[in-house]
Amino acid sequence: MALRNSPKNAKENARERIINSAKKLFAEQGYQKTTVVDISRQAGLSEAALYEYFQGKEDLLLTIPDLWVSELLQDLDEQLFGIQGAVNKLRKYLWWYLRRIEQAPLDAKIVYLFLKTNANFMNTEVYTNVKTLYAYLLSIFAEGSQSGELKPDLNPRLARDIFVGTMDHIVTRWLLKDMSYSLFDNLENLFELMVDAYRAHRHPAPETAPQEV
Amino acid sequence: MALRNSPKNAKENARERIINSAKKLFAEQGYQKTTVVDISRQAGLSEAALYEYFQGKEDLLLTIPDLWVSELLQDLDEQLFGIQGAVNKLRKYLWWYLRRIEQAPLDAKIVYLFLKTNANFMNTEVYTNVKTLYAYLLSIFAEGSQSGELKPDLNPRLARDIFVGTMDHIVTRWLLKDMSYSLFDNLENLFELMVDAYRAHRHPAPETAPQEV
DNA sequence: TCGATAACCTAATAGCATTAGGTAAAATGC
DNA sequence: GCATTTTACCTAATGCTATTAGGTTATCGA
Repeated sequence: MALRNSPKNAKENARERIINSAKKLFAEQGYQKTTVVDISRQAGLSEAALYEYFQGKEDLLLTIPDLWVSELLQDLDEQLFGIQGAVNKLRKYLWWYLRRIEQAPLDAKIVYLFLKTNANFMNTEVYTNVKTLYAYLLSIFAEGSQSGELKPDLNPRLARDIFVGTMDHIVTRWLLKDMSYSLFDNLENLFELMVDAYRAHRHPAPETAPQEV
Repeated sequence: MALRNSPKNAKENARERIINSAKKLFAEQGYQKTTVVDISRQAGLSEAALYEYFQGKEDLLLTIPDLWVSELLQDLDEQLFGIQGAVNKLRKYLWWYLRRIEQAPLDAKIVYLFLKTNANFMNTEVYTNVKTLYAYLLSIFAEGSQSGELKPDLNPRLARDIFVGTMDHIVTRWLLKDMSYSLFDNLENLFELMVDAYRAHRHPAPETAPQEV
């Protein structure tokens, strides 16, 4: 029989148990189809107890990926530290991001499939953090532009749209297909293709290109 | 007072009214927050009547964009007919798609924000049609590859991932930001950037590129 | 004109999120 | 060491919402 938690640790213990249960169930059955009873049962509590820790089901959904995305943000600086050149940084960014997705598929599923479509997502801490995560790319593009490695007139926002769009697209597909293959299949080719949009041409076409039919 | 519909037209009338009401409410308040009563009220019916036309709320969600996406699919051939060259076709594709999105933002919102995250989406007619819509790009890329306009070794699937990912990304952002700006801002620049990933270089680099530090 | 059927309704039913109100163990103050 | 407060948790409502049962009235085909 379950012993009552001592007040000192209980709050953290129970809170974590609830989050983990919810994370698992949301990812498995979807947000709508998991009930609060399911979550609290799995966490070994009554429904009412859950409401001591969270304001409700939606609050849970909005809170779950908080920690994960914060960690991502912290890790990013670390990972890119000491890498030379815009293209190398972009490559590292892509591999790093996909590996983190692969390592935390439950969090990823919740963010990509349930959170982003929630009306309140834009008012979330997670949203701010994701934006910061993506904003990092802007400085990489600007740097590469300046150094001559990338096109001198590259618009960082448009470059980011392509990068993030492509990244999100392959992640979403992977999640919808139940993670049944490796995220890294063909990734090097995809990356090289995409980077060709950013790279300065080694032999640039003349300013006044011939007007063909 | 509302007159009872004559059986001949009623079925189609009521069905349409329900679809339109649901479309509007889903897009305005989200799927979860609109109730069946809301929908039937707006359509001028009782809840029970709604169940004569649809199996339930989820069925309604899955059915709404059916017509729209079918129309898209039919229109696509027409629109690309007679356009010469892969890049020109891609440009037309992008502009056409975004214009259709702009013209039917309610349908777009439902597909992008609510349908794609639904567990049953993959078993839907809409899913099949969307796949076909995107598959069209594969043949454009293959054609361009063959004709020499695009890279000879271009992988059509990867090219499509970049194209669709970027497209979906700007559409999703536009929808999340409540359609508060034009989808076509800066689109030409974005397109030109993206196409540089696909285009055959006019002055290709030598096979054995120098290994720099 | 008379069933039959279509279109629609009111009034349950049942599932689920959320809350009220309580209990008993642990912590705190003295 | 005892009284009091606080913490963690519970059972049992409450109220909203999707879905269904069963009925009613208008239209249609013969």
